[in-house]
Amino acid sequence: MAQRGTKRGNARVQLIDTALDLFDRHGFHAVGIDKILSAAGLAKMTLYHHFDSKEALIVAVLEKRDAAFREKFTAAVAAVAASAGADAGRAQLFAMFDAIEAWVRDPAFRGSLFDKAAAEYGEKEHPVKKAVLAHKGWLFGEVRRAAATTGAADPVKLAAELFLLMEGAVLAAAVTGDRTAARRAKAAAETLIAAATLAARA
Amino acid sequence: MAQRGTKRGNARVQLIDTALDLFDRHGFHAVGIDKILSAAGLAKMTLYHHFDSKEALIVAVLEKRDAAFREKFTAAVAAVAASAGADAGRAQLFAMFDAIEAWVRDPAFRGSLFDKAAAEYGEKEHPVKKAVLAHKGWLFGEVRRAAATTGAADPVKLAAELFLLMEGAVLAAAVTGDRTAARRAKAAAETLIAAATLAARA
DNA sequence: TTCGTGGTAGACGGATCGGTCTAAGACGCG
DNA sequence: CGCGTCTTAGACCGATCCGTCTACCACGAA
Repeated sequence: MAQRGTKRGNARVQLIDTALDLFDRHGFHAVGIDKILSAAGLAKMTLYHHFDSKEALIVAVLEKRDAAFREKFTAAVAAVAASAGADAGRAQLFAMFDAIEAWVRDPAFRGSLFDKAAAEYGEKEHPVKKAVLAHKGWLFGEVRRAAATTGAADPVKLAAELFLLMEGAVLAAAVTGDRTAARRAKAAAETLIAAATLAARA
Repeated sequence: MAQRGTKRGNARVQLIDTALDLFDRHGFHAVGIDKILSAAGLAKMTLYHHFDSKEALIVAVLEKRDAAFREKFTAAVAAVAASAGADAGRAQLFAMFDAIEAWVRDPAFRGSLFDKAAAEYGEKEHPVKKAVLAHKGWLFGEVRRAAATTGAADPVKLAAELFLLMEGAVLAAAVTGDRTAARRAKAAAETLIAAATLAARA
C-alpha cells in the first residue's frame, strides 16, 4: 500500500508539474495530453488513471498553483505582521505588493496562470473558471482583511482599489514585460492608503 | 474592379467579424477555421484567398478591434478636451476611465481580446503578440500624453499608475464579472491625480 | 512456483486541426 | 453563343486532438 501509494503519487505529481510548465508556456488548448505525456515520460493510461479528463488535470494544476501561491503570499504577509505594531495593516499590504514584485521579477515568471486560464475558459460554470474565481476570491479576501486594519474610512473600497493595482501590475508585467509594474503599483498603493487613512482621521 | 473589390471586401469583412465573435467567445486555439467558415457561410478557399493563414486572420481581427477601440477612445477624450479649460488633462483622464466603464458595462463585453491573445500567444516575436503590444503601447501613450498636461510632478509615473488601474479594471471586470471595477478605478485615479498635482504645487 | 492484481505501453477510434488542390460554377466581354 | 477569368465548394492531406481498449509486465501472496 505504501509503495503503491508512493508510485501513484509520484506519477500524479510528475503529471501536474509537467503540465504546469507546458500550460504556462504555451497555453491550455495549445498543449495536448500527448505532449504532456511524452514530456513526462508516462503513458496515457497513467494519466487517465489519475484524472478523469484533461480538464480535471487542468483544475489540479491550478489548484497546485493556488496552494503554492497562498503559501508564499501568506508567509510574506505573516513575516511583517509580527514586527509591525499600530501600522500592521499598512505593513501587510506593502508586503503583499513586495511579494508580487518578487514574483514578477522571477525569471520564471510568465504571467498569472489564472489569468491565462480565465482567458481560455470564460464560461462562468466551467470547472476551470471556478478554480480561477476561487483563487481571485481568496486573494481579494486577504487584501480586504489587511485593509480593514489600516483604519481606513472605507476599507472595502480601499481593498478594491489596491486589488485592481495588483491585477494590473501582474497583467502589465506579463504582457508588456514591464518588470517595474509591481513597484509602480506599490507606489500608487502608498498614495491610496495614505489618502484613505487621512480621510478617516478628518 | 469595383464590383470585384466590393465582393472581396465583403467576404473579408464577414470573415473578420465572424472570427472576432468566435475568438472573443471561445478563444483562439479553441476555434478552428472550419467553425469560422461554417458560421460565416463561406468556403475555405475564400479565407485563404484573403489571408495567408489563420494567424494572419487573427492579426487582422486584432487590428480591426484596435482601430475600433482607438476611434471610440479618442472620440470620448476629444469630447471633453474642448470644454475643459485649465484642467484639460484631468478631464481627459477621467473621460478615459468613463470610456472604459461604458465598455465593461456593455452586455457584449467579454474581456479584452488583446489580453486573451496575449494569454494564448506569449512569445515576444509572435505576430499576434506584436499586435497586442502595439495596442497596449498606443493606449499607454494616450494616458501619458494626457497625464503630461495635468501639471503633475512626475507625469510618466502618474501615467504608469493610471495605466495599471485601467488594466486591472478591465481584467477584473472580465474575470470576476465585477462591473463596478471601472468606477473603482476612476475613484482611485482621482486620488492619484490629486496627490500627484498636489505634490507638484508644493 | 503459480496465481492474481494493479499499473503501463502503445495501438486504435472518430473527430478535428490548419492547409492544399481540383473541378466546376458565375460572370463579363467579344 | 463561346471564351477566359475569377471565385468557390468541398474532397482530400497528414498531423494531432481527447479518450478507450487490449495485451502485457512486474510484483506480492500463498
